[in-house]
Amino acid sequence: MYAAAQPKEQSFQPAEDVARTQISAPHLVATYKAGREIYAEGDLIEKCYQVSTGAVRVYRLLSDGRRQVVSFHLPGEMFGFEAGSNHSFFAEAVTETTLAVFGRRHMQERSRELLALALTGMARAQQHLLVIGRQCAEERIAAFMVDLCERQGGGRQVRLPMLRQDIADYLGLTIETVSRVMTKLKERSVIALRDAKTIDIMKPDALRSLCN
Amino acid sequence: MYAAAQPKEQSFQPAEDVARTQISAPHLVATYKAGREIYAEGDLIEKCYQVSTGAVRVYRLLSDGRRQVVSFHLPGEMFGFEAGSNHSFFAEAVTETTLAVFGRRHMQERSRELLALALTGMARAQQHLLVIGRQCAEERIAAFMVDLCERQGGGRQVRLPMLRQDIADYLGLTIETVSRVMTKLKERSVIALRDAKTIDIMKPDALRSLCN
DNA sequence: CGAGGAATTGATAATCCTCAATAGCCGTGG
DNA sequence: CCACGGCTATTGAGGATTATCAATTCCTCG
Repeated sequence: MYAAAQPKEQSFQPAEDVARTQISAPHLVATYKAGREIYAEGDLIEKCYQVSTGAVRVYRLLSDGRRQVVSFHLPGEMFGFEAGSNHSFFAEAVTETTLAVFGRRHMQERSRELLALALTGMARAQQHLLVIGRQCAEERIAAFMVDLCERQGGGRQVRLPMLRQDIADYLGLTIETVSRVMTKLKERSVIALRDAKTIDIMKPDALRSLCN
Repeated sequence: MYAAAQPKEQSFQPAEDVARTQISAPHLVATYKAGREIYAEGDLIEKCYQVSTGAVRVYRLLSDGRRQVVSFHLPGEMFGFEAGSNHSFFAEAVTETTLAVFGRRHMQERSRELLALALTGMARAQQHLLVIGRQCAEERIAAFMVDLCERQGGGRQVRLPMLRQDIADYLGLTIETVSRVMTKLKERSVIALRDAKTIDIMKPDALRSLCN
């Protein structure tokens, strides 16, 4: 079900909120190269995961290839639990990624903690619905950057581990629109691009006010 | 917190899936007139609810008044549980609605069942993300009708208890677009409108294939 | 240094929104 | 019972945002 599993030492991020809480000892730690599948739509749900290093995208496909990225998961965050017995989504490593893997039994024993995680996941998805359903391209991208910034500790510098196509598929846009909006934000000096995957937030208040 | 609460007899729909499971004896039954608030953003989370008759919309607002309806709840379905201690959403009765109300203590005692409900809620929200993020107006409305149809038992006739504005805010569209798409589906005889709130699905397969 | 993928930029097109007017429905009250 | 008022829904015209297609440019990595 996963490639290159290598039991080894792990180090978790400090717990900051419920979504980052370690729920029980992991069975093992697995490493995935960029782009590798962690699970696929239809796979039996047997495990849940906590990102140790790297980043993960969870997404769904339409028959004609259109893709909706439902969530990204950064170090310390958990994913992999879903309703039913089979996955409805795909999960892939965005970059080289290390995961702590928890077995199904642990999940059943910890339904209480999982409830909080599931509720947090629902809240995230619903917040995301508002962004995609009712905000324009600029607002979506501002919201995305603010969200990533907060999940990375709130500093000025934000790392975008994912490709533009991932961002576009997460926000319901095209890569061209993502690129154009970022250029406009750069021209207004709201942000600066150190390189394509590293942005500096020059005007945090301006960025936040763009989110509405 | 709610208006016009009147303890009285209740009758639940037959349980069809986990989202329709009765989780414990209700504390009371409350009735709301169309448009009445059930809870507001910021309210303490103290209860959860099961629709007995009528329909409920759960939504969120942007500061400028834009609204995203996150979910509708039909008879038999539960809602009201969220992450954290305060509501992030508003809930209102769409039409005259009767609810079974469960107290916080029941929820804590039944975290197992609530986990399933939370996971189902997350799955619904994520499916909804795909619809809004990556499907065109016609696909969104087809998906909406198919979803409603299935939740109403799968017959040919579908009841739309909500206003066009509710549908638009649920699908990330405007009322005009909703109206135009429905007219087009009517012209193609995929559906027929008995009246504005009652549709007959004339070509179920065609409708389903429009969802992709 | 070269090759290939990723990102940006440009020109044009399509979808959906906005604004505006008309039509339909429902309940109230004469 | 019918007429009126108000809200809801539909339809139309024009415009804006975002998508599509195409061409560079930039980066990364071998």
